[in-house]
Amino acid sequence: MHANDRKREDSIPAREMHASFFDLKSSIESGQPLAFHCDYRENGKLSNLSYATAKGLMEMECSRTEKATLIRYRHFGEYTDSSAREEIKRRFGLGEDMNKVYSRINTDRFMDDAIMRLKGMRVTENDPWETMLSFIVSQFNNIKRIRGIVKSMKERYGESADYGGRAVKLFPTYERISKASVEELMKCGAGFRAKYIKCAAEACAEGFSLEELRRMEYSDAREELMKLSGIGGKVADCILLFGYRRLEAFPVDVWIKRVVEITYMNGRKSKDREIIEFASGKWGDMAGYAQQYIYWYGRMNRIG
DNA sequence: ACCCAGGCGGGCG
DNA sequence: CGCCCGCATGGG
Repeated sequence: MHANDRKREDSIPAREMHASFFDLKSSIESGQPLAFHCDYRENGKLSNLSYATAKGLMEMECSRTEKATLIRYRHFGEYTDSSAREEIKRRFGLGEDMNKVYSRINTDRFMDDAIMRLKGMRVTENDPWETMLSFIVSQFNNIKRIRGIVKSMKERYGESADYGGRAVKLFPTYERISKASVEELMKCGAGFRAKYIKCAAEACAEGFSLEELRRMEYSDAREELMKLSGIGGKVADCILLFGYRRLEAFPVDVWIKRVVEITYMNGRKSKDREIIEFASGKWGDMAGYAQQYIYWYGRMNRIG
């Protein structure tokens, strides 16, 4: 593909759709898996995202209008206008009625502030394997380095593809990762997590069914995930929330723990189990949404 | 230098 | 069971 083709494709008019309560910036930056893999840019009121899947490449640009967010998108590869549109809707949970979500999780002053401040932040839905790898990498780690490690694995193990003149690297498959050695995986910066990554990839390659989990009860799926070495309760909940959109999952990390203890437990140290039960009782099947707002609002304001 | 990061497995009492 | 420790690595 050369300059001419590139020019021609860029002249394809972008499709448009509107969404209310949708903020791409916070949805991308709030530590969800999309942020770990995609190319995201921001300038002023515009934010751009491009991401590749096995089916093709998506480019979107968001801008705020008075009452909603305008999403302009182009697609390459196998996507059609309607499948691209559905892909965006699904990945960003745009089918969710945020008035309903907010009325369910706006239980107190703290949540009211968090919602006010982060209005439009969505829980995203990501590929289960991408989510699994990303959150195995996340343990005892920070977001910046998680992105670096995932990116490095993508460069090293991801297949190359060409969608309409755009050369992209796809997210590495579990088959590919399962064949890598632990030493090699360490070279991506994975550190002590390399053995867990290999173990999970091998399990998936040998029949651990990520699709099966979709049909299981939340608690059964969680238990199943935790059978894999390197996946504990927190990572399992992240996989279920961000990979399967199980909105009842409430991942408890160090930030959530601190913020919840300060805000709701009167500063008392609590066990993860207690925090999960508290959240589940308070926000029920929307606990995952509450979690994302508590997490990112807590971090934005350095609470804890 | 020291501390922390979207935790987890293993070992010990 | 619950508790405590080490763990790769890089940035503040």
